[in-house]
Amino acid sequence: MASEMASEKAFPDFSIGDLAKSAACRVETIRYYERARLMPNPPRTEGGHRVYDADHMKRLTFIRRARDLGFTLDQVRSLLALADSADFACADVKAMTLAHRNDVRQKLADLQKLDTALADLAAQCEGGQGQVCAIFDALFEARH
Amino acid sequence: MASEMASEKAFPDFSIGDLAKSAACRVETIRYYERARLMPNPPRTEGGHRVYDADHMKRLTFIRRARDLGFTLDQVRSLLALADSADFACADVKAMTLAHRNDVRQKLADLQKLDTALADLAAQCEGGQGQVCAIFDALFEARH
DNA sequence: ATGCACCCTGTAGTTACTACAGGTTCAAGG
DNA sequence: CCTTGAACCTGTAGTAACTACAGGGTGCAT
Repeated sequence: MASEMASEKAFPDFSIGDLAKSAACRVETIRYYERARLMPNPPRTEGGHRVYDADHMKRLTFIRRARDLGFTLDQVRSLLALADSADFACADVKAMTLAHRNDVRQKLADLQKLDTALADLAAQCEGGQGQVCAIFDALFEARH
Repeated sequence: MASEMASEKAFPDFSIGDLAKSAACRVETIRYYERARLMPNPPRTEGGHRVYDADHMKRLTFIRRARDLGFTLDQVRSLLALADSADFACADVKAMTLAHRNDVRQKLADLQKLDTALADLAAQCEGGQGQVCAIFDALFEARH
């Protein structure tokens, strides 16, 4: 209701539940993004229910995809700020992506070391029923 | 003081700061481990300062090394429970280590995928000064 | 006796959500 | 028109593993 001839968009509106379903996230997550200023305060119904449109849906999709790629919410905020700005440079986006990839590669290297260390530990261990355990010996040892 | 002939151990005592230094962690972390029941409540001085001995130091070393290997505090608790029990089986320790290694390998696989996805994204992007950006296009796209 | 590094407790902040509790609104069926 | 039940609302607290105070007390060396 309340739509005089002024606002006659042909776009359908969505409830928060619709958005959650389409982005495969929880309703609470969307409200969290709103508090965190990643999603805007949407218009409300008379009764106070949030009403979203297609732009909101695109924005949420963006956030979720960026999160899936391992960007932090802070990084997503920066990406969105770029996307919102009238004169962003594509080069900035690429730089952020590559910087993030460096972080990922660092984590990869760390995890590789971890995997090797765990494999070594397990290999030294007899695995019997006794109280002698190479893993414990290694863990109790002073470092280096 | 207060050491009548009863408790004449030749072992030196350590302050919480000494322990922190030797384990390369913060004083607060040790107090946190105490609250989390990973470290015992140590004896205190008259004035209330914690007093540690060599056993405490070994235990803290164990915890930190296990943490460095990526075990959660819950897993460390289990490992310590095994170490404390009179009749633990080395096989149990090995099983926990291998289970943890599986988690690590899963994370490695996930990160590998991430790295590939980020590399793909960056490769598609011209990186120019314009407002056209392949990365944004991909992120705003509906999923799948 | 005094200074200063260290220690004490307790609480709040971090990340990115998730999970309630306790109440209100919406849309459909009768 | 009324009722029912799903979905919505706000606000708060919990998760992991610490970290960072504030506001005070202790211990040791000079």
